[in-house]
Amino acid sequence: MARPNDAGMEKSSGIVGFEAHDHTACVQTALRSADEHCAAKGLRFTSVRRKALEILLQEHRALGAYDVLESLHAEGFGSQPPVAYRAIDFLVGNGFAHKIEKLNAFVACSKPGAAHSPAFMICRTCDLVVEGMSGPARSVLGKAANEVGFTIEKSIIEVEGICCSCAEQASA
Amino acid sequence: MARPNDAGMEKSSGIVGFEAHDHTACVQTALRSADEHCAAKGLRFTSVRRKALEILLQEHRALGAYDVLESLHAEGFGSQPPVAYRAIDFLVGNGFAHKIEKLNAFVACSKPGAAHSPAFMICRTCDLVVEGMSGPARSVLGKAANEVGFTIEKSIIEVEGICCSCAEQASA
DNA sequence: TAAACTCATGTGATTGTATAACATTACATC
DNA sequence: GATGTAATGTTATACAATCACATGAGTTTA
Repeated sequence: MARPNDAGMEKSSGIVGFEAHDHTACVQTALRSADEHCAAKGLRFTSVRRKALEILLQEHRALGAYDVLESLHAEGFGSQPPVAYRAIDFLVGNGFAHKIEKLNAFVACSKPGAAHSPAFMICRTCDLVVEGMSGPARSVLGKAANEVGFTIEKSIIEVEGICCSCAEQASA
Repeated sequence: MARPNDAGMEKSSGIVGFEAHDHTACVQTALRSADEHCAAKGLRFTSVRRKALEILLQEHRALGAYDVLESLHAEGFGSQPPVAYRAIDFLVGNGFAHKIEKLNAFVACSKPGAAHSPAFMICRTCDLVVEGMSGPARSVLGKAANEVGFTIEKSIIEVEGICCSCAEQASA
């Protein structure tokens, strides 16, 4: 379960992901922000749902639903698939997590609140998933779609490749 | 099995998909082009593989591997999943078909030969999948990725929404 | 031509991903 | 405390993908 950027580091930057950062704080902040958001919107942020988010937040990688299920079960929740899928559906539906279609797996959102339509970079070596920028790409796509009369409702933009730290290691 | 644009129509345009076209010719052309390509590259375009492509070409929609398997079996081929997956792998590997990650399903390529890295528009009403332009979007993504030191190897660009003819029907 | 090799096809079994269907429980409201 | 709704739990099953191994078709080489 090697997390590239383990807890206890200091640096932070605009993009969360391919760089060291204080992961414990990262998790706590995200959880608190979800608490607030749910309170404000009258959503029931129940214990399974919160725990599921916490599990996803532990990693800046995508976890399969069954991984989440296993962890939830270990924490005393039910053991059957719907337990995980329902919690995940809630998180995805409310923008706290995203599905990575390429991996059939899920990541915690790293920009909760931000108007959502993310793009993802997936490192095929270390499995890190970084959420970014989809705005520019979307506008390009939107224009092209317009020309054939297609109305975009949801965009899936995922790129796979090698992150900077894996590239460094490889060349070293 | 309602195909929006059934055989016997005439119109044709740059983009295959949300418009009527001569589907029989469309299929035949694609198959012949695959024949040639395989001959040129020394690939073994065996009967299962050819049949699988033909099956995918029947529809401008994405078919699940098990749909393909069922059709293949009906044509006298084996009945087990690997039969379909192997044929599909060959087609995808050689650019004759693409996987639509959002649907865990496969479509025949509508621009065989063209340097590949497609983008897809998926109509959530009629299930039609149209292959298009990814160049511009990719270059935008590439620039953004560059800034964080990420090297893109493969891009997945799929947008979901409503195609023009479904939109018309809805408003009618 | 036969042996050896390679790749393709076929099968059964298994793993992983996701949902349907239905019973039960917790919570809010009146 | 009765009622309605949302959340949780379970079993069972559908759909997606791969493993492992046997057989067969086609070459290539001796």
